[in-house]
Amino acid sequence: MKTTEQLLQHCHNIAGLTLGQLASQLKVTIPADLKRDKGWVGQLLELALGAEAGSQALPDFPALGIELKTLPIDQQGKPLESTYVCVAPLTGVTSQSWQQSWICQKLQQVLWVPILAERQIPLAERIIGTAFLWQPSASEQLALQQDWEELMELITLGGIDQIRGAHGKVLQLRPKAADSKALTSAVGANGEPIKTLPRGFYLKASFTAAILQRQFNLAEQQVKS
DNA sequence: ATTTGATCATGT
DNA sequence: ACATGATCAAAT
Repeated sequence: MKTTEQLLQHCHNIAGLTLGQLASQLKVTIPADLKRDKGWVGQLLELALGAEAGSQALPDFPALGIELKTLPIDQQGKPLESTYVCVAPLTGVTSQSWQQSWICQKLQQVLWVPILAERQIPLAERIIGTAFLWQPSASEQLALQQDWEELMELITLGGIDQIRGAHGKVLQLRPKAADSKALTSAVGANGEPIKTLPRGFYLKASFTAAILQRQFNLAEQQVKS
């Protein structure tokens, strides 16, 4: 994939297809459900659109600085889930600024691919929506930064075990691990090294709902003009 | 163990 | 009904 234009054109070409149709074109086998293949939809779209980064800590399209995210929605266009962004660093990040953080860099340009994915719809029949490119507005950027600074302060001051999913307004910190027994290094209440459950940053569904709404309004205006 | 891709499933 | 906490797979 060479340019953003080509990437968006490619998205346009697959919009409206079912996941079954796309998988069949790519000769990918379709799991019965996502219980044991939670990342299958994301990986299918990476393959379809030519994302290169694999499981490296890089944007999906490094040359374009674009991150690809599928977003499960219902028929009203509302997100069905929060959106995972990246792992939260729990050590060695005192005095890192929001602008320097991996999460900020990842969110500078996101290619959202909505998928009509209500649980009652069989996986193969779920429909790919119209993808769009998003860059955070000034107010979105500020909201993210404020939540991030608050969460990072708690992490660096040893308050990680007080943080729960409900903490942030738009950004939340939740477990991101194989199971509840996984351990990674962090900072304890007295500054001592401790082991705790690995966490990740997630965008709350209300935040991605607002992004979708804005895009919907924009698309509507373009149709009318 | 860690990062990527996320959704599952239970508690509230 | 919804969000939080728990979990699954592959690549490295």
